[in-house]
Amino acid sequence: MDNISIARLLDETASLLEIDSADPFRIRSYRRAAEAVEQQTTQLATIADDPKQLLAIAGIGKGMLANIQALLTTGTMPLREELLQKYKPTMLELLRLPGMGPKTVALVWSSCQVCDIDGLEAAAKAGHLTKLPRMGEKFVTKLLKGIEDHRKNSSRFRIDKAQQHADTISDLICAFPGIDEITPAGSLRRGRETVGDLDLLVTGPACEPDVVSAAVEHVAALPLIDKLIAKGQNKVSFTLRNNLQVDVRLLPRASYGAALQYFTGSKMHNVALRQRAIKRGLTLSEYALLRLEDNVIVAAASEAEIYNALDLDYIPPELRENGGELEAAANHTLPQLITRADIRGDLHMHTEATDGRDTIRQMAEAALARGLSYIAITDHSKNLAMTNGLDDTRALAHIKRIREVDAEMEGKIRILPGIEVDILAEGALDLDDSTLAQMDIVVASVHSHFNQPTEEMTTRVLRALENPHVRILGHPTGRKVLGREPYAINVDAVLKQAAKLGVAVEHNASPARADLNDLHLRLAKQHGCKIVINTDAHATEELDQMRYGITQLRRAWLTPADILNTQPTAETLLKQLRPKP
DNA sequence: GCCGTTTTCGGCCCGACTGTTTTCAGTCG
Repeated sequence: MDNISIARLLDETASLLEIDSADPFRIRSYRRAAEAVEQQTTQLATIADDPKQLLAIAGIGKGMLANIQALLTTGTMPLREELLQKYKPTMLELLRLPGMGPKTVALVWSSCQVCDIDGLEAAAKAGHLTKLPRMGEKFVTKLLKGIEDHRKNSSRFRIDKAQQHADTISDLICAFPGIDEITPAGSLRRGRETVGDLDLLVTGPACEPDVVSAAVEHVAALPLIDKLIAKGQNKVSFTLRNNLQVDVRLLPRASYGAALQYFTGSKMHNVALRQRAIKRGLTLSEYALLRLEDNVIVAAASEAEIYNALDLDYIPPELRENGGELEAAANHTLPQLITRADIRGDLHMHTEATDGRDTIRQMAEAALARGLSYIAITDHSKNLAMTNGLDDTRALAHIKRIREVDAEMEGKIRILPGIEVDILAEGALDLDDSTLAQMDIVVASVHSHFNQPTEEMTTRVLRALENPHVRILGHPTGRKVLGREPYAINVDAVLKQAAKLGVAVEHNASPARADLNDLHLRLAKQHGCKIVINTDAHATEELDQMRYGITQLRRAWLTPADILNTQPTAETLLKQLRPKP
C-alpha cells in the first residue's frame, strides 16, 4: 500500500468519526496524520518495521503507528472496520455536497436510512427531509441544486487555467477607480497544481468600509458572471460558465496582510500558526494579530509583520503546508527558494520542423526577450510519426540550421543543437548513436506504448539511460494530471539510476505535461539527482509556462543550487551534464 | 489521538454565514 492510499484511508476514517460524533480533537489527529503521511517522500511500507522512523513524523504517535502498521499488513484497521459496521462508505460522498456536514449525514441516515446521493435525492423529492429538524424548503432546494452541480462537475481546475481566469477577472475589477491591488489567494497562490475555486483579495481606497458598497456592486455586475451565489458587505461569490467558483473579497488596506495570510492557507498551516500565536498571548484572525489581554493590534497590514511578530521569518506561500516550514522559519533555516530570474536557460523546445509552431529564430528571440542566456532546440525523432519526427538525415540537417541561427544571434543568446529521442522497446533509441553524437542536448523520453506493465516500462527507461549520449531523461514519470493517463513506472528506481549515471531528470514546467510533482522533486534531490527544468514549449508564448514549473520547485523547497539550468552560461551548464562519450 | 520553553494531564484555532430559529447548531473556509 502506498502513502497516498494510507492517507486516504486515514482521512476517510476521520470523516466516519465525524459522522459518529467522536471527539473533535481525535478527528483532527486523524486528519493531521493523513496530511503528514501524504507529504512523506519515503514510502511508509519500506520503513514499516522501524517504528522509530514512523514516530519521528510529526502527527504520528503510538496509536497512529498501530493504525498504519495495521493498514500495511491487513489493508484495513480495526477502527475503520468498526465504523463501517455502523455506517456505509457511500456516506463519505454525501459530505461533498454543499450544506451536508457530518451531523446532517448522520441525521438522514438515522432517520431515513439514506446513505448515498441517489437516496438523498429521492428522499428530498419525496418531501421526507422537511420533516427533520433544522431542514426547511430552502435547504432542500439548495441541496437538490447541489446534487445537480455535483453530478455535472465535481472536478478541480488546472493551475494555468485558474490563473488565466484570475488575470481576466482582476483586469475587470481594476477598472473600478480606487482599486490598487488584487492578489489571488488560496491554493493558486500556494502553487498547487490544481485549484478547487478562486479566492481574489482586493484592496485600495475604494475598499474602505464607508465606501466599499459601490465596489461590491461593480464586482457583482461583472459581465462574465454566470451565476451570482452571494453578495455580502465586502464579499461577492459567483461562478463562471465553466462552473469555476470565484470568491472576491474587498478589504481595507489596514488588514490586507492578515486577510492575505488567512485566505492563502493552507488550513493546517493556519491552525499551526494560531497555536503559536496563543502560546505567545496573541490571537490571529483574518482581521489582525491581536494581544489577547487588551485586544491591541500587533500586526495586520502585511504578512511579513504578522510572521515577524510571531518570531518567524517570512514564509513564502508555496511552503505553507504545515510541512516543517514553521520550525524552519523559527530557526532561520528556511531555504533561499529558487525564483524565475535564477533560470538562465531552457533545454527542451520544439519548432515547426516537427510539431512546434514557430521557427528556431522565433524561439530564440522569444527566449532572449524573456532574459534567457541559452536554449536547446530539441525536436522530435522519427518514431513519433504523428509529429513529423526527424529521421537521422533530417535531424542532422536540422542541427546544421540550428548552428546557423546560433551564429546569426551573434552571442546574444546561445542555441544548442539537440533532439528529443523516443525510447523504444528494450530501451533502444530511435536514432543512430552517430547522429546523437552531434547533439549537445539529448533528451530521451517515453512517449507512446503507455499501456505496458510497470516492470517492462521501468526496464526500458533504465536501459535507455545507459546509452552514453543521453543527457536528460524527459517525462520521467508520465504522471497523471487531471485526466491524462499516466504510464506506470517505478519512479524511485528510475531516479536512483539517473543519479548513479549522472543523467539529469527533467522537470517539465508545462502544467499540461508536468511529470514530477513536489514530492517527486524532493525524492530526486534526496537521491542526488541532477535536475533541470524545461518548458517543452511548442510555441513562443509557451516559454512563459516556466513560472508554473518554478512554483513546483519552490513547493519542493529547492534552491538555485539544486537546478542545473541556473548555470550562467551554456558552457558551464554543459560541464554539469553527463560528459559526452 | 497528539503533544510538551508553564503541562505525562489537560489542553487542542477563528469568525461569518445560513436556515431555522425565539438563542443557536451546523457548515464553511
